[in-house]
Amino acid sequence: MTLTQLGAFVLVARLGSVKEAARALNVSEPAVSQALTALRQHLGDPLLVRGPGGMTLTEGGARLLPIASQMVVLGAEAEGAVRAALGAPETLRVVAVPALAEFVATPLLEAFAARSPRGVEGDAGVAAGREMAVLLHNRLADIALGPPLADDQGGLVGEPVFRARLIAVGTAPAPRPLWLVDPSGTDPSSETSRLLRRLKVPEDRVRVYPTQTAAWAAAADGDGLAVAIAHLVAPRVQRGELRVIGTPATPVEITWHATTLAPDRRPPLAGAFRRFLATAEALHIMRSPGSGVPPSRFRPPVYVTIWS
Amino acid sequence: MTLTQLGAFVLVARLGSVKEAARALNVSEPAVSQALTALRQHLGDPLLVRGPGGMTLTEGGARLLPIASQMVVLGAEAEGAVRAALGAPETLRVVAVPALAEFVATPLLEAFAARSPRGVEGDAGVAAGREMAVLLHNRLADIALGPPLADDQGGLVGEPVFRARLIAVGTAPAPRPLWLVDPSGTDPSSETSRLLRRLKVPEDRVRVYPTQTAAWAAAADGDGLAVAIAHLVAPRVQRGELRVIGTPATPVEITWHATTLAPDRRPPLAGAFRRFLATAEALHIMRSPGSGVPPSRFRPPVYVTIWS
DNA sequence: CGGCCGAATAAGGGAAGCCTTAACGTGGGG
DNA sequence: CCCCACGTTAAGGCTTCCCTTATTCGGCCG
Repeated sequence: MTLTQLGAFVLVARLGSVKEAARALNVSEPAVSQALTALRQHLGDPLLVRGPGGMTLTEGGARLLPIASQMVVLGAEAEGAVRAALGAPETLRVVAVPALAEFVATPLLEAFAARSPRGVEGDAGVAAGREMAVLLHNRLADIALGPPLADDQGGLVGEPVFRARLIAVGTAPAPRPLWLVDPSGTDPSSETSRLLRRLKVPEDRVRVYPTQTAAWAAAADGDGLAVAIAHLVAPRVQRGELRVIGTPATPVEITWHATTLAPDRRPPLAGAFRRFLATAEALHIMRSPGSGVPPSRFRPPVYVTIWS
Repeated sequence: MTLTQLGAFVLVARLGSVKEAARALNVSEPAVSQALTALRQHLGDPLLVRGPGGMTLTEGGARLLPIASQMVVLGAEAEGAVRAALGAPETLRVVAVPALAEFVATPLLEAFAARSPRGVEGDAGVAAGREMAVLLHNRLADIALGPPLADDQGGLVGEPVFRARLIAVGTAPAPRPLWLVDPSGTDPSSETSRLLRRLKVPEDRVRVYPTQTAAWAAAADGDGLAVAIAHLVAPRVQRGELRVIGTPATPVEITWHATTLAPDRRPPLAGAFRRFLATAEALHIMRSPGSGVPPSRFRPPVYVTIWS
């Protein structure tokens, strides 16, 4: 019984799927499945069985979950506690929806680290809206940037940090255009996805690009309409590369929120970052973060191995 | 960072010594030292340094201890919780002073298992008085049989379960005899050791045997005086193999206690065993447990690997 | 009934855990 | 001053983790 195995178990139980847990941990599916197998064998209980709507807990699994969950959290705390005593640079793990990760997460982290007296290291990861709450609860991330999070279990607090407008850009209006979106197009809880639903765009008229920048480039080539954050795409519109195309559902106002654990369970650094988000400097970065970071610099979804 | 490493750390911190922790875990000294080294390296803090009176915690170690301790306990609970849901036989880990381990622990466990409706497996281990409290707190044992335990941290409850008389036996009185004792002669908190101190027996007049039975045999050969539990050695006295030798400090009344965690944190099985100790059957076993178990059947000090 | 999706298994390899015995500091006490 | 007790390091061996890719199983939907 190792902490890694317990961590995998907790994540599968909370996300209801081996596949999603594997994605969240950034490992292959069999890696998670195997961790589960080892735990099952060790404890002599299936723990999780396939059920309608995902993996469901057995009696034994249900008893294990709260205990395992606590152990995982304590494991993260143990490292933090000792490092804090040591004055080592702390790490802040930020998880964000694709658009924020692409444009503002890294500049924000760099600015935050620069103004912080003690050393701070930052990691930015990408996650779907649904996973964010679980990642926070599991201490796999310290703060989540994106849509307001549904707070199933309680213990999360969120506040709006920035408002933006979602628009459609392309070269010309079209009766039945191809829609070019970033990965949040595959996340049902994202604003982009909601927009597509409101426009009744069928699946086969949607093409997903790894970044919003890539979708814009395709749109500029006349491949279709790209969904874009208005103030971020503005320079390209001014340069004439793209035109704003009106649709029945755009522009739409969206609000990004920052969500953390409740103050009493939240790492101090997460609180500091949250306060930083309210500063003029942070607002400026969100308004004009400079050019997008090239895709190759991105970490795979959720770069984190808390225990090792 | 593994649970094994954390367990070793906690035990060293609580016992103040690598050597004692190794004994309690029934592994070699370097095994513990190595676990510590790995943890130190992983966390980048010495955690424990040599100090006057044993290993003492660093700042970081002090922060880690409560967290690690909780993780270890949760690890034990995790296994218990799942097994309980499964109806698997529960295990009861008894730790006892040498005399009790030698004569009564195994018969008691067997009788308890026999009368228990659900399957019960028992393990008996030997420990010095000082270690017992730590073993209970660390969930390395469920119940301790021996002298009343000093309860540093609180959370332990003990009650007297049996009274016995400590006497000296041999073939003839001698002015300055060699004293033949079981391993509790090396445990300063034991009744045997206290008796030797009261008689002002110098170290070089004490010989330690692996069991009380072995000490009696040597005494019967005229090698010296053996310390014995009166009612257990009675048959040999009746057979004329040994004589009771009076001394200024014997006979001395001693009382064995059963100690567990407080009821709210105590495994149900430990409570059941404690109640069992009050039954007529248990009293009968303690009074005349039959012949001593041959030494070879003994487990090494504390047979337990909670995690594996 | 065929195709698909998600979970599980197989096979393999590199890293780490964890134990041992033997040898090596090092500080305190006779 | 030497020795002893105790912690640590060294070296070796075995097991387990833990990840990968490729393949198989099993339920579900059209």
